Amino acid sequence: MLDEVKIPTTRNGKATFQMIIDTTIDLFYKQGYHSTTIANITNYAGIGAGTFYLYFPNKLSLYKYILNQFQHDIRRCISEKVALVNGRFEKEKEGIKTFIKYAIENPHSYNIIWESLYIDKKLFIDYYDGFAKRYERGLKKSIKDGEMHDVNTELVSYILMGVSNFIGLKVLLDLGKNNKNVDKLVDEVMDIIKTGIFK
Amino acid sequence: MLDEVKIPTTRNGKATFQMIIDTTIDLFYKQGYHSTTIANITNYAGIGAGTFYLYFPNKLSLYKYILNQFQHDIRRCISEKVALVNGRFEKEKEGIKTFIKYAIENPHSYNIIWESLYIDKKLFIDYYDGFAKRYERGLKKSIKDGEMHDVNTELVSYILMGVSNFIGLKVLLDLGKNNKNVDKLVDEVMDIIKTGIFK
DNA sequence: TCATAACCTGAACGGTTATTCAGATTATAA
DNA sequence: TTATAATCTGAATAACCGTTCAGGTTATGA
Repeated sequence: MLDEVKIPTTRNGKATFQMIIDTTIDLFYKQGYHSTTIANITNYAGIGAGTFYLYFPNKLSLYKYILNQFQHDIRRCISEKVALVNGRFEKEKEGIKTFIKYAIENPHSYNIIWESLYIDKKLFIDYYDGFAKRYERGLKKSIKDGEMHDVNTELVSYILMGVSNFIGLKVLLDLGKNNKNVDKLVDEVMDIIKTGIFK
Repeated sequence: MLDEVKIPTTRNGKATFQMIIDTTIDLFYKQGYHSTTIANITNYAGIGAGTFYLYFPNKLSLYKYILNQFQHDIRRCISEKVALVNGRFEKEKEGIKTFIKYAIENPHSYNIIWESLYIDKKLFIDYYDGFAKRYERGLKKSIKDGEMHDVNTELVSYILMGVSNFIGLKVLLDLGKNNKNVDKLVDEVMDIIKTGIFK
């Protein structure tokens, strides 16, 4: 599917291509995938209707292209940040913090990734299954290093994904309080995860 | 919006009304909200196209009606189960277990609730904001009873919602392993939450 | 300079969809 | 029985949407 995307070669073509993507990210965020029409995109981008089909065979291939970009970007962003701190706990904290901060700085990404469940379930499954497996690798290291109890790494990875996704959701949609200071918020969340909730 | 729904009075009318709802839940689950057409619904339900508009002014009002039903049902189900066990920790565990089991037994509900984010963001916010506030009430009791550390109840409620939603997602989409025995799975998850992850 | 490839246009087409409506059927209560 | 309200029908309508295509413009490199 992705290979069906025609990458432009000239300066003008590249500008048009990028204009389509930027416009579409904005429209998908505001209206969602299904309510966004090709006419919306081309009008908003100031190009002819036919120009769209020079680069993308249809709306779905454009969605997949954008989703793929966000996936790579978010993973690269997290691994870069995590590499900068020492200790498994600190790395885990930094990972969650980076994920949430990324969501705040790119609110579009969050929406587009979740929406995959309602566009093509396979895309959604691939994303979270892949994310979980990536997580597990790090967690297994933590156990080896003696920084973490010998827990079921698969469950823990889903727990941590659930936590970061819902804290991210809370901040993004500004639900409740404490959404201004993300660093303090994540510190608090990690304390709760570290020591447990119940006595 | 909900008041625009016309509740039938006779036996026949009620049967048709219920048939529309059951058919729609099935179709929304299989095809999603946006891809489900009124023609799909009426054909599948074996009724005339016009009959639909006897009870619902449009597709959105039907969606809202179904969403509302699931919300009440899931909350009632949880509070009933939670009332049967003693101790805050056991209540919390029973709450998460019931939530996940509800998701397995009613996979349609899970889909329909999450999809609200892409139908009308306000519906999604109301749902999770309401759920979080309900959670907080229970958590505050736990702290009063001395069964729980004096934590930020708002954060903990989002953490617990994140955990139960993602463990539910894992089971529903059958991601990874350990998805057969839900009781054991939730016990393990609660152990992790209770004692914390890091040393 | 000029041939050529890349890029762009927007009206037009065919298919789909939500919604309406005039008229038919059915149940009920008096 | 019969008047009346409730229920049901499905063809018709009007709007919309993805996609095509014949023809025009622009940039480039030889």
